[in-house]
Amino acid sequence: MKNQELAKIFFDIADYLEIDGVSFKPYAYRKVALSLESLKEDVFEIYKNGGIDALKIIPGVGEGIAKAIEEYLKTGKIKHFEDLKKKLPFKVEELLRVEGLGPKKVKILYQKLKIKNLKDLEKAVKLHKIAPIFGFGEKTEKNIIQGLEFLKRSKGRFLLGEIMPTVKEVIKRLKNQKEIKEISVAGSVRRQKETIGDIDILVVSENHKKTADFFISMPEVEKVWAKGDTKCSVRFKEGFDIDLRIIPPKSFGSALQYFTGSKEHNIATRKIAIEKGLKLSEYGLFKGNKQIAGKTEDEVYKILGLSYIAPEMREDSGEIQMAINGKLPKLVELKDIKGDLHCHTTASDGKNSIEEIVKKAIELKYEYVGISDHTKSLFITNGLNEKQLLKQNELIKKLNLNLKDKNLKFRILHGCEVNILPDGSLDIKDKVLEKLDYVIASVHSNMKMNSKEMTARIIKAMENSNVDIFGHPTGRWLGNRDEYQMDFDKILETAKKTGTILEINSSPYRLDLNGFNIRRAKAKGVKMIINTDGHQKEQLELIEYGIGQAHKGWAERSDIINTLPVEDLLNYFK
DNA sequence: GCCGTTTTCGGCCCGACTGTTTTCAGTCG
Repeated sequence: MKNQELAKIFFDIADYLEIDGVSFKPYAYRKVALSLESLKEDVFEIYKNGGIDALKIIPGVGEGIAKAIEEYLKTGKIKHFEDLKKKLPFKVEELLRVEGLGPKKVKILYQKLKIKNLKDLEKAVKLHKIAPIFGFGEKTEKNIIQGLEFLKRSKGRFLLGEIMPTVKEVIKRLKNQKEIKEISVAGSVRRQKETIGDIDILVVSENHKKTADFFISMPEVEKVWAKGDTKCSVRFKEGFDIDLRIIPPKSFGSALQYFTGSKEHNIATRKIAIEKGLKLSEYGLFKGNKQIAGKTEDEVYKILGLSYIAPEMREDSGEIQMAINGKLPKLVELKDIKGDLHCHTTASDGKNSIEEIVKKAIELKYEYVGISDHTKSLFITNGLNEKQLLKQNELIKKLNLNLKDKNLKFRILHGCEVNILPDGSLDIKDKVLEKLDYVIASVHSNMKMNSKEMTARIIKAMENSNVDIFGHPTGRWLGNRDEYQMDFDKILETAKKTGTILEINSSPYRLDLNGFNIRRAKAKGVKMIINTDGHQKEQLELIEYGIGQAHKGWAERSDIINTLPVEDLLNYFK
């Protein structure tokens, strides 16, 4: 799809224009870039079917941008963009990633020192050339050095799953401070974005100074960026920044709404406020000088005429209109999940026995758990062959009888995670797969096939009547491997036709399907299942990340089949 | 450059903190 390419170009144009001192146009270009990023239809198809006029239906696209899109689709280039690059021949996006550098400073650095990219910038700071520039100074230079180090170390963003344990720990510590009366995480963490730039924590405190001192004195703090009465910002040794905001109680809801974002969602909600003759800021919702809401998020949304919008949905991608109409989906919740069907044991590459997994699942108040070890062609994981699978089947039958004897209403289901071979066949014989309660089929090899071959491979596997679930469907590994080349729309059509369930894999490195693809699947009426792919019993708790993606994808209970009681679930399988 | 229940022009979210140009521009969220 050309959508992402165009979005990137429009983001770049916005940056260039900003540096060039053009006002308001950057706003328009960013808006259209965001709109393209989340557009489900292929912009090329839209143009092919309806020309310029059809393009203008895309939010944020007017006459000028429609023509630019046409130009790009026809020639692969946009002259306006090429001209800007010639006029300002430096890597804007790269330089703007350095904390403390904005469009104005980047431009000055180019004009004074011919700095075009991060390498030039690094050279300049080593030679101490930044500080003497008019408007810069020692501290600015030092901040640039640290900004560069940060980029190198972290590439700027962290996985949600990597930082979540720290977030929970910091919140726990703050909660133990008796002057702190309310606390919540905000920002992209609260929205369950798959990667996180920094962490925002909001508190209500009866003693601002004490809270700020406690926060900046935590042992993990490596650098204090800012310390004020209402805001502190620190860098943790692990490499990410945490911001603390101290909020008056009457503004906690509006501040939480504001700092949760997304930026686009906030702009939209503030505009609604303006239309109603009100003003929305982090301090509250105001009519003239009088605050009329702000203590809770609920009341802010209510007075704006919106039903409460779950943080994960706040991306200005349709949720606001639905909230106005009272048509928001009733999202699936953690408590709806009745079991996890993707668990590995010591039989293949897991760390725990079936019994240990079962104990953990019972602790999580599940009604069932599914054992799904790897199969034979994945040697590295000690995958099971037909004979071993049948033996495991006997064992699980016995364990289920034991549970019954103990009067426990818990059921162990037996499945496997069978490999989809390059030709679309499976590495376990059908007559063995038939004996299992369910089968997950996944791609674990030859991941670089071209789109046509990969699509055919996966479709063939889904058409196998023993395959119930397609595991980690896009195959991505965050920060490491992109999605497979494939025609996902065709995959969805086949899933719908064959009744194959798509997995929402909760592993923080996968989050696959992600929110965006979950919305696509839901739109096509494809059912999904939230699993953990746990390789040790503690990992069954990772289900919360799958729930987060399900929320981002607007999934309801009826979209997710492991909310069903065990008999209904088994009926669902092919 | 886009957009419209103040619609074809005029507005486009709003405030805190920092560093430096010492009164405010730049950056960030």
